Amino acid sequence: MAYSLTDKDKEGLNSALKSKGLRPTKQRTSVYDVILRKKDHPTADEVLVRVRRELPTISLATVYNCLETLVECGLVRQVNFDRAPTRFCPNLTPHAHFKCSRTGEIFDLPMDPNTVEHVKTILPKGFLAENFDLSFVGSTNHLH
Amino acid sequence: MAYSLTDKDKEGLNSALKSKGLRPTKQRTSVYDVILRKKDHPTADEVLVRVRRELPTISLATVYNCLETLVECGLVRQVNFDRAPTRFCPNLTPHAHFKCSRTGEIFDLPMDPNTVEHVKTILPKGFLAENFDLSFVGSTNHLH
DNA sequence: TTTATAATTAGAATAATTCTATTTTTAGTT
DNA sequence: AACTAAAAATAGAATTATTCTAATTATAAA
Repeated sequence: MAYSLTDKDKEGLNSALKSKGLRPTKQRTSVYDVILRKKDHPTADEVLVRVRRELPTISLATVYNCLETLVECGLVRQVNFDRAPTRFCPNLTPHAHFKCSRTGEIFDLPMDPNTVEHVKTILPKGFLAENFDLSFVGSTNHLH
Repeated sequence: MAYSLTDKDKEGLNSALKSKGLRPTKQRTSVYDVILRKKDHPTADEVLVRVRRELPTISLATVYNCLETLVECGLVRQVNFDRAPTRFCPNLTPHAHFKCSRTGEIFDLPMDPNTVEHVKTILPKGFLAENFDLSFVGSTNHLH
């Protein structure tokens, strides 16, 4: 199997799985591989198509299972927009999302630590955030 | 029909519809009514149940149509959380959402104008946001 | 009133996701 | 290396969420 996962990424996956008592299967490795290889925001269906190039018999249910596992391990994030299927994002650095309403394209917008802290100041006492999601919808002037 | 819509709200709805060339029907009025009456975050199914107390024959398709119209008119917002059905929110003041991962309850968290401006500073040149959505997931210490 | 158009309706269709029951794989033991 | 218990993958059915279609009804303007 011709994975493009670096040793470092593979090690990261294996240790994240192990720390949760989960096993590193070829399906999980391959799903993680395609998510890292192309840094866009695929749906589960798109992940299925890409993974099948390596594992032609993998099922959609397994893709969902693997993605869910990767999310639980903190290696992948879910991205939600109005009335649209869930998308998956391998970018773990603090960032927001921007969806162009003309083209549907989704962009990552980096967030500096200062902004992250500022955003969290709106949490009242007694609210403990595990994570947050900041998503813009709008239009882009030029090509990116 | 026993609407609790204030004259002001009803007027707001009618003028918003008129400005888009849309008609004020009893279905649209009733959907807007239930959305305003109970300030929570119902799904389309929950809206259907509530509206049927006034209009027993309204269909789910019409509820979706009405909600979509209200969103287009800027009178209602959509709220998205991971792998969950769309919820609808009548709070038009700047605010974020917080979902308690234990109870599933959703809270509005007010955002001051300063924070709103700060958040928008992460938009690169050429990105024009029509709206944005800030959603937290976490846990709450005490009851609210 | 009439009329053109918009909106509602029921139900079918589609899309997204989850579930179920079975088979296969894994990792740890003999 | 074979054995075994538990975990994971699988196919396909089931469920849920949302949209579409074609027919009917309501609206607003002439």
